Amino acid sequence: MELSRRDLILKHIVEHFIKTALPVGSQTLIQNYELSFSSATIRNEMLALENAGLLEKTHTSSGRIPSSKGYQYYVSHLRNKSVDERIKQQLQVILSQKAQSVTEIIQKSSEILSNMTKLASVVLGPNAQQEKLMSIQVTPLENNSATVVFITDSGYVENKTFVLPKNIEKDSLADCMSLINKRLRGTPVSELSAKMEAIKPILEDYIAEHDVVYQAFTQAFLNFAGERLKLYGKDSLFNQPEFAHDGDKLRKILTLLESPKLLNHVSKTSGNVAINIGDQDQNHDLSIISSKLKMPGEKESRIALVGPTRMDYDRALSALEYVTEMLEKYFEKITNKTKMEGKGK
Amino acid sequence: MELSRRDLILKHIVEHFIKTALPVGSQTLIQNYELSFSSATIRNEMLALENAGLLEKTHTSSGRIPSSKGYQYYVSHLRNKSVDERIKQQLQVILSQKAQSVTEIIQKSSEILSNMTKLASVVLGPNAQQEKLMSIQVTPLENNSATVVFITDSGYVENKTFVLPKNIEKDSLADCMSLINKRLRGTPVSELSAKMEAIKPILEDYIAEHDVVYQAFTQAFLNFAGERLKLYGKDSLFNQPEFAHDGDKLRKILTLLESPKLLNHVSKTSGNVAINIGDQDQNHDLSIISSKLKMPGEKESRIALVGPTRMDYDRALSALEYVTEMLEKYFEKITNKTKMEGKGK
DNA sequence: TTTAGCACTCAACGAGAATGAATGCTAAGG
DNA sequence: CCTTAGCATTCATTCTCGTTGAGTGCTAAA
Repeated sequence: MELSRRDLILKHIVEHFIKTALPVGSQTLIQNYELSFSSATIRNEMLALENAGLLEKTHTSSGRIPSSKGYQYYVSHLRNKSVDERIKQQLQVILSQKAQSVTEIIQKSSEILSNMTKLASVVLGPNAQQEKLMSIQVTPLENNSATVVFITDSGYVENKTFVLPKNIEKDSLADCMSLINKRLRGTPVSELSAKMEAIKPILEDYIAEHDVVYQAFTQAFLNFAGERLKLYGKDSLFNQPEFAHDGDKLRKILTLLESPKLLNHVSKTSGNVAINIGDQDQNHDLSIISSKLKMPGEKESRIALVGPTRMDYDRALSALEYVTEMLEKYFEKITNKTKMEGKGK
Repeated sequence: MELSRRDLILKHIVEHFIKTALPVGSQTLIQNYELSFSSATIRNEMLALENAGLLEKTHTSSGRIPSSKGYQYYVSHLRNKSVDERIKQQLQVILSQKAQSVTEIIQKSSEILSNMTKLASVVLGPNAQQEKLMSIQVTPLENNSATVVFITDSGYVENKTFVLPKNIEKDSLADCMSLINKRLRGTPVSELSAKMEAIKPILEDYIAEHDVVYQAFTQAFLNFAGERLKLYGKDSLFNQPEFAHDGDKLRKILTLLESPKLLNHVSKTSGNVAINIGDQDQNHDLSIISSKLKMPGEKESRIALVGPTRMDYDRALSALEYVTEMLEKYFEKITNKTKMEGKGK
């Protein structure tokens, strides 16, 4: 479909601004792109675009920059949807490797995304609350300590090392753990803390100084409950020119990335690919694009890219869409394969 | 011991410069500190200090700033060695908690250090190479996958989830693993990769599609081999005024923190508390102070603080020294307790 | 040996002036 | 009616240049 002249101009402005981070004027446009009309015409169109709320001026006689609305419009109507070949290649490499878990694949993909887009990338793991405890194993170590390893049904592992209470026999510890294992296996992670009360008597029966073990368990369960948020390529943001000279802004953003607020924003976004430009409350120059990702076993996670409002949306969105699409296809292939085998038996 | 006038002046200059990040002049010194001599005298002394290579000028008519040599001198002869009470308190809280492993304690302490000094803190874990494999456990999960957990004698846990090869019986998997367990238990981590060859036949006997399992193991062992470097409070560096306006410098430093170079620098430093000021090659304004830490079981790790050359050495060094000292005492107490019990039995 | 005094240096600050990229508007041309 | 050339206008940016003031080194007196 041919773009209208107005759309064409908007497209050029957005893309030029994304490249240079400088307000774009009518002259600049004429010089950099082959346009069949004059700068005056552009000025007229720019005025119209400004009135429509798609462009803004930084001051009376400056060039135009896209407004949030302008970005939105660009993203939904104007962008090129071109996927970087390098991303395709790199993802291919990842997917062809054997012996890796689903979460590993997702995380590696997220790293690729971050590297290629020069944006910070966030993986919000599937909510652990729904997962069930699969196994508890205690391994005695040297130095009178022991490690307890908890595994959920989706292969998430928590471990905790603690100093063993004195006067404990290896056998009675094993017996005790086997009892607890029976009691807790299959329990959803969300209910583990509550069930601790129930196993307290077991501990008391077998172990004199039971509070150490009790605490080790409780703390491990607390870790389970935490959201699984992984951040990659935070440092990529440094390469963005808007932050190079404004250390203060950069600092704000980095602290935001660490804060639970980010989690809210990422998880709140709805739809398959959501764009959250120019956040209403504080960070006017921060933008999050996020995509849902269906994982095997009815689980869902979310990959997001975080960067300055002036980010290369085309590049970033195309990459994100491509990666999630490919991952979902890959996961489908795996699960189907498994089902087929099941039938075959 | 009374300080000589010259030393006193140097001390004031270093401390004032650490506070303000501005060159210090003779006037400033007179105004801010109660000194029994005039600015002219200070100027004379400053000239002498400059000739001795302890002070520098940024330009002909500026105040003085400490040179690397000046910092070194300050650190070894002039600093106050005052430990912040809050660090004492917070460390106390950490040490009084039960059910935590040695590495956990070290890492928590490192976080405290980073928070209190506003510097980045690095923990270089004990070299994994010396540790021995304690246990290998495979847990089958839903979705035809399985998790294998490796534990070393000091409680370090690696885990790897992989998709199970088709047509495999749970029992035969268990048998196979029990065999491998026997074969690998007690093997030093450094030799694991080499021993993989030896267990290959076992895998082949029990599992048709053995390469997936083989790769899962190999990759996990690769992770073991990696240095255990933990970084805390990287963001603290943002609060340093010298980086606030120079995003470029900040970026360089942060990438350095991620790079293996850091590891070299930290592990190379010798002595109990080593100070590495104004690195010869590139980063003239980066400084690393690092301290060895004896852990239970003849193991050693290293805690380091990384920051701008103009850091509060007194504060940082005192904190670092205090923390490592307290930790070593604590560890000694633990091991002694264990020995006593051993004798008592 | 210390210090007051003085000439000197030089980064930092600020007020204009010059620059130039951009605008909006008007009027002529297709 | 749409397009464009032309022009006055705006305003951030850059530059110049004089002023300021913190700082120095040196000298001579106490």
